[in-house]
Amino acid sequence: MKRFWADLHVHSRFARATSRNLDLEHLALGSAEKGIQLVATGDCTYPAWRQEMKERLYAEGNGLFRLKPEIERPLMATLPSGCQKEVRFIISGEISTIYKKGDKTRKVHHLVYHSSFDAADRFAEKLAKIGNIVSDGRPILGLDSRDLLEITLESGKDSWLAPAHIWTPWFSALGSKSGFDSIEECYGDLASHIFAAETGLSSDPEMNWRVSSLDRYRLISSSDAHSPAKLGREATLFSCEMGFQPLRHALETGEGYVGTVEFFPEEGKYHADGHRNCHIRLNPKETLALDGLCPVCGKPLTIGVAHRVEMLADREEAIPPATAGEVSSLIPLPEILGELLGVGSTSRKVAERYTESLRVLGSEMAILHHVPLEEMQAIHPLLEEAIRRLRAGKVIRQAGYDGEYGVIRLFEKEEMEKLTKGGLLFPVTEMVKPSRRPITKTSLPSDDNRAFQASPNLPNVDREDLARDIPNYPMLSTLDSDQKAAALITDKALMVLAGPGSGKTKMLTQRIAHLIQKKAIPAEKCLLLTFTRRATDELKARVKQLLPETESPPIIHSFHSLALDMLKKDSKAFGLAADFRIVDPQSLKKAFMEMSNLSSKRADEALERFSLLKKSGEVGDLEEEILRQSLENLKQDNHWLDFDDLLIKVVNGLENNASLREKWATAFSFLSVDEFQDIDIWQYRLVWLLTGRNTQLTVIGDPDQAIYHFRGADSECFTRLQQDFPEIVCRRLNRNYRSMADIVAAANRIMPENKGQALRGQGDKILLYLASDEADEARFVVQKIEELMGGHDMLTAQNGKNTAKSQETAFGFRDFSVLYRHNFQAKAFEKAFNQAGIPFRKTAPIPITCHLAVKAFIEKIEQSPQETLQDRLIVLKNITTELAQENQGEEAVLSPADREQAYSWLKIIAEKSGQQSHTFFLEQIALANEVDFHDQRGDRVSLMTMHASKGLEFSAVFVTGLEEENFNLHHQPDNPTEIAEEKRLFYVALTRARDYLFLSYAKKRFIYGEYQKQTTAAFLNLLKDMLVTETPKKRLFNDRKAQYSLF
DNA sequence: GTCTGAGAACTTTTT
DNA sequence: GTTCTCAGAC
Repeated sequence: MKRFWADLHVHSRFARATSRNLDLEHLALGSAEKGIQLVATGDCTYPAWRQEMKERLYAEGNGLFRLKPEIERPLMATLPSGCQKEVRFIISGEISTIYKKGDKTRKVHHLVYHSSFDAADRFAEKLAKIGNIVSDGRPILGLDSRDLLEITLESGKDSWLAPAHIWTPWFSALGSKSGFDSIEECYGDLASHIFAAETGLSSDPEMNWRVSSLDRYRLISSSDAHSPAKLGREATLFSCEMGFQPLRHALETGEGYVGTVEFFPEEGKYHADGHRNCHIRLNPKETLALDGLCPVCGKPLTIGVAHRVEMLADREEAIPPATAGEVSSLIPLPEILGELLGVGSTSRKVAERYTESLRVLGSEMAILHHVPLEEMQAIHPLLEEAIRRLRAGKVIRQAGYDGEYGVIRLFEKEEMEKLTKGGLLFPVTEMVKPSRRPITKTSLPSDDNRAFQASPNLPNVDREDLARDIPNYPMLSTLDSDQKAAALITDKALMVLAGPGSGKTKMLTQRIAHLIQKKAIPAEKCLLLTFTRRATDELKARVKQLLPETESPPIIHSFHSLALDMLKKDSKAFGLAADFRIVDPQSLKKAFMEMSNLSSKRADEALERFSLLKKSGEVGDLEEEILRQSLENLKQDNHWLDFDDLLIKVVNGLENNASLREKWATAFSFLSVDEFQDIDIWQYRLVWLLTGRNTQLTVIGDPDQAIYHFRGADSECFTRLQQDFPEIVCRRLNRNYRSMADIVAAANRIMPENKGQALRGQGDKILLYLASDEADEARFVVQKIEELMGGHDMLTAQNGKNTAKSQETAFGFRDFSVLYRHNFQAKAFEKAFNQAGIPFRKTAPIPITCHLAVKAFIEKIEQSPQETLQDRLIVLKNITTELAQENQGEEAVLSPADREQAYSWLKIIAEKSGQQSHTFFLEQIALANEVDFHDQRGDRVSLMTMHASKGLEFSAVFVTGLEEENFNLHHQPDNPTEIAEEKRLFYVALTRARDYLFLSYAKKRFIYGEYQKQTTAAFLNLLKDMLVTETPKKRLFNDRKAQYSLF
């Protein structure tokens, strides 16, 4: 079988910091020049690159691809005859995963391979749900390595994955900085699907052979080329048939695998340990003897790759395992020529001689490996000797360290001088290899001194409480005294005023679990009411954790879903048509606009106004009322209900029908309402109606966090409740388990009435950033996130004790949240995050019905109602085909991507709807938001409005846009209700933070097409003395360049 | 009625 | 910068 070289790791021009001419043609050309016959496509998740591949490549039928003949033929003709060998492509890509696992932030790069465009498409489609795959050819995803492997395996039957450059400290499976101690640990239960690992430029197989856990992996070497010139600088040699399967088989079994060509690892920038500035270069043993400290400056040394090998090594000598292949080391021909000519390897002289070499001698691999030595004379008198020494491994190595490139030479300086003067060659002095002697293994620095933990410890005082408290309630065992006292009140109406981070959800869930378990209250008699679907989901999840599997869970609803459920169950009694359904706001608006001839904006205004009128019971002017009535008629004719109707119909129905009311007032014996401060009058009435003689009512909330007054929330609800339930017991939870003391202190400044009690450590000072504009503000956020995730701080030594304080906590993307007052402020952050490759999730609820394609589907679904899942799926498939036919050629309204997107959403909804009715299915579509479909495995930074952040918490929170203009919307400086609500909103925002709180405002902001001067929000003055302020730094690089170094 | 251009107003927060 | 409105011209 003929041997061939493969370069299995390259990039396209769509990856960051790559050459602009990295297209398929240049990849083929470059490979041919180097003598590479199989080259990776790279970047296979990038849509435009995949498109290019589909246009220019054809499948050979063996899982590999080749340039179409009409492209390849003229291309190859431009090459010297010795290089004219066909080049195959293998579909591949590199994925960077960044996530938190254990107590470390992990950053691992992976290589994936697919044998068809289908598999690559599926793979990309799945990753698109996890994060952003269009901002970079090598996407950064907040995804566990194991999950990435799973997605790879699901994408195609023979798709495979290998960890990339496994020893690089910052981004690899075994990296000292952010990796694991073994490949198995990295990929968890799926690790058995890994059969190959890439060694990377700064390690060679010999280093790997010291680590027995790597014995089972076949090693591959590749160039990781960012430009055509770098292709094939490392490569893997095969002797199998040319094909995807044979290649995979070779790596799995060794059959057809020959070995690798490597750089001399010493050439890498971080091979040895040391300090560049102090001119100290050490081998790992020397470093250990010095306790990792620099003998010159006393600071921790920068640890190199060789050191990490020592740490994980469990063999004293490098013993080739059974999987080992042949290994040869090389120096790129341009470097050799540079040395011989006494010029730089990128000089024109070298380039000329290089071209000449290819013409006369053949491809670079051939020259370096097997072109007969005597032919070298034609190029340079010393090339023969140079290549002889290279092939014999007799080279001079100076290891790189602390960012300084290593130097590999073939001739000593003096020797070179003599030789060029025509002197005789003399034997090369034996090069001293870097120490391979055994070194005492040291353990990794422990992370035990972390300043805090994710789950708060109870203060001592409460531990005592627990000891003497009624011991018999295991369900309540982790509650503090106040929480427990509240939880145990079950015979009277209860009102709990709970400050931020006081553990109210914990109290609530444990209480319910306790009731169900200990008091034997039937779960279906317990009702928990929330405002949002998200809160509902969270409560469900947390209750589920508390209750044993066998126990049925309590009923958990949002107000609206409860109302819908009630209307469904008793539609007749509520006076509704049996086939009523919720109309999604888009459809309603559309119908309303058609009916009324109003503009989009006016229609929005009218609908909003009607909603307020309806909720408050007020009456508008005559004209309004006429329009409103026709809207009501429109809904009636279509059997539509909007969100407001749900509650109003239920309340009116119960109030007007005694037996119906009796039924529902006895339906639940325990009724708990969360976030009570945001309740509106209809919700209040519903609660009242559901509370019968034997219903125990519990409400939980925080008046300081009331932020929905504008929407009709009734700020007097707590007072009113006390009037309606004179018996009610009121409890306060003021301990703040969530936030560091400085954050609690800031919150107390804003709301001095109800001071929270800080229980955690002091924490960092709150930082206030004075951004010059919104782009600068976004840049600040990006930079802070990177800093906290330990992105690129090359000077932080792995075992140093002086690591940045950010190293105390490991961060995943989900630990960060960026909050703003208005949705439009998200734009600057989205842009900056995309540029930096930080995955984010914007939780602005965009209904999927906003999409034309979804609307097109809905129209057709309505025409063909189905009642079973199977039929529904068939209909969806048919519609897809129909829409594809309707959208051909120039006239197409919907792109294939739009259609596929809509189809995949609707399919998921159909599957979730199961055998439910047609109207239920349509309702689910109407209510679905884009965010509902994000793959939960994806770890992302959250972007959301301050309102949306209610009830959430994050390790690090950025409260942005703190300008008066953002908070004083009607420019009425003396509207006390509004000012108070905005202040509460700010309070909600800053109390979301657990560990780090960053505030920022912009001096000017681009609004309405021009920069507008902004003024600092008034309430920031309250915090003045407790903030550390930071101002924009002068930036040395332009944006784009600066971005390249990150992650 | 329909077209055009100038000028005004504008982007809250959501089940 | 965009969208909408209104007045005035056709």
